[in-house]
Amino acid sequence: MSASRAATNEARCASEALSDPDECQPLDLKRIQGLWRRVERYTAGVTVRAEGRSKRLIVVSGWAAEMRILPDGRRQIFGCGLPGDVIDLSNSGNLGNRAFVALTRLEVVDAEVMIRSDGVDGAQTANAIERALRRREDALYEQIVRIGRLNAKERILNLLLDLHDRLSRVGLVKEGAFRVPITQEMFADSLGLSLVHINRTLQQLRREGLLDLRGGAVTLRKNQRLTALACYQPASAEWDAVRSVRSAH
Amino acid sequence: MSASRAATNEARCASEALSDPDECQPLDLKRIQGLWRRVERYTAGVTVRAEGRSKRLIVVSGWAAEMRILPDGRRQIFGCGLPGDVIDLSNSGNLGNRAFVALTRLEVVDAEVMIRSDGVDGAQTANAIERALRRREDALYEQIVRIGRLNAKERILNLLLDLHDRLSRVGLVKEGAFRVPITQEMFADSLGLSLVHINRTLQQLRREGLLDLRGGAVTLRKNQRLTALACYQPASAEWDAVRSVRSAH
DNA sequence: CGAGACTTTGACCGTAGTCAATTTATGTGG
DNA sequence: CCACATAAATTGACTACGGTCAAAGTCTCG
Repeated sequence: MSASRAATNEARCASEALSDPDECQPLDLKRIQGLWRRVERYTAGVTVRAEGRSKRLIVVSGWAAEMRILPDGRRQIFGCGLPGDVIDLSNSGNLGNRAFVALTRLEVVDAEVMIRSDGVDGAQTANAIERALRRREDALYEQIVRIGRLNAKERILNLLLDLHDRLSRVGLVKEGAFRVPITQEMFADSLGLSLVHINRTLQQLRREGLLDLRGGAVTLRKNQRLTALACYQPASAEWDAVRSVRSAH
Repeated sequence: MSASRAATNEARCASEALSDPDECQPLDLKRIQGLWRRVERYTAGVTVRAEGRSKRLIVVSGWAAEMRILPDGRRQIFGCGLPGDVIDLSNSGNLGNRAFVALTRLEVVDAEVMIRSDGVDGAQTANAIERALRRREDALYEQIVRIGRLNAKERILNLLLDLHDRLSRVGLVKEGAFRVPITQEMFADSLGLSLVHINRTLQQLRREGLLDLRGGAVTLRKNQRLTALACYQPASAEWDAVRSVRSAH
C-alpha cells in the first residue's frame, strides 16, 4: 500500500469519527486530503509534544495513549486516542503531569489548521471538535467507574466494548474484529490491574467464549451475557442517588 | 447566625476560590452579595437539576458530589464540588448518566448570571470560571490515578491532601483542620474501596499519627512521610513514558 | 428513651498481586 | 532462511490486600 493511498484511508477515518451519527455532517474529505502536508507523524513510543502549534490535535490514524508515571515507576493510562479523537495537550494544570505517547505509527493534524482550512464549514468543524472534546471527558468518567467499581472481568469487557464502539464509528471494525495494538501490560496499567491478572482473566474470558483474541485482533461475542457482564450500559444515576446520601452531616 | 450574615461569609468563599493565587483578581464581593436573590439552595441529599437556567453553577457554600449508581446498586463518586468549584450539568453525553447531589446544605449561583452581573469584569469572571472548569477536569485525572494505582492508605491520604489544599484556598482550613461532611461509606464509594476497609485504614492512619479525625473535622500531620505516602506530588510523566511503551505493534 | 444512621470490630474468604521461570512471538543481522 | 536477542504472553506457587457477612457499639436527634 502506497503512502498516498494510506493517507486517503486514514483521512476517511478521521472524517467519520468527527461526525456524529445523528445530527452532523461528515467533514469534507477533499479538505482533509488538502491538509496532507500538515500531517504530523510519530513513531511508536514517542511522546507527542506541544511545540510550535496549537495544543489540540486530531488523530488521523494510529493509536495514542495518555498516561502518567508515578515517581516509583507505577504507571496509569488514562485513555486511548483513536482516529477521530482529540488530543488536548493543554495539560498544564497545576496538578502533576500527563503525556500522550504514540502506541503505533501515529498521524495527527492540528485542530486549528483543520478549522481554518475548512472555509465555509469552519464552524461545523469546530463543532465537531467540541463534541470530540466532550467525548474525551466522558471517557474519563467511564474510566473512573471501570477502575473504581468493576472487577477484573468487567473492566476488561467494558474497555473492549468501548474500544469496539469507538473503532466501529470510524470503520475500523471488520466482521466484528478489530486490532488492538496494546500489550497486556498496557491493559494492566489502564485498568488498574497487574499484568499477570490481565493475562489470566483474558484466558478465562476466552474459555467462556466471550471473546476471541488472536494476532492482535479481538472479536467480541456480543450477546446479552457479555454486555451484562461488562456493565456497559450505565444506568441512570439519579434513581437512588438520593436514597444513599441521606443526611450528610 | 442570621441568614444574611451567612450569605456574606459564603460569598467570600466563592470569591476566593475563583481567584487563582498567581495572576487573577478576586471577584468583587459586593457583586456577589448583589446576587443574593439569585442563590439557589439545596438540602443534603437532593439532586441538583439543570432546569430553567444555564447548566453551569458556582458553589457558594456547602459540598456536592458527582456520582453514578450502577444498575446493581454499586455507586461511584467522581468528585466533590467545594465552594468556588463549578458544577457542570451538561452531562448529556452519550455514555451513561451522572448526577450532582448535595452533601450538605448547598448554595449555588448560575455561572451565566454571575458573569452578566459582573459588568466591567465580566471577562475576568468568565476566565475564572474557565479555570475552575479546567481544575475540575484535572481532578478527574487525579481521581483515576488514585483508584487505579494507589493502595488504600495512599488513596485516603491523597484524597485528604487534595481536599485540604482546595479548602485551604477558600479559607476553610483553620489551624490545619477542616470539616469533611463525608461518611465513610462515601469515602469508600469515592476511592473504590469497601466501607469496612476504609474504616480500618483510617484507624491505622490515626494510630500512625498521620492524621487526626474527630467530630467530622480532619487534621493532617503534614510532613514528608505523609506526602510521600500519599503520592501527592505527581511526578513528571514524560521521563520514562517512552521506555515503557517500546514497540507497540 | 428509642430509632436510624454511622462507626467499629471479628472471623473468614477471595480477588488480585508478587515472584520467578518458561514458552511463544517478533525482529534483526548474518 | 536461520540464529540469536528481545519483547510478550503464559504458567505455577504463594502471598496479601481488600471484600463480605454479621454483630455490636456510638452518636444524633426527635
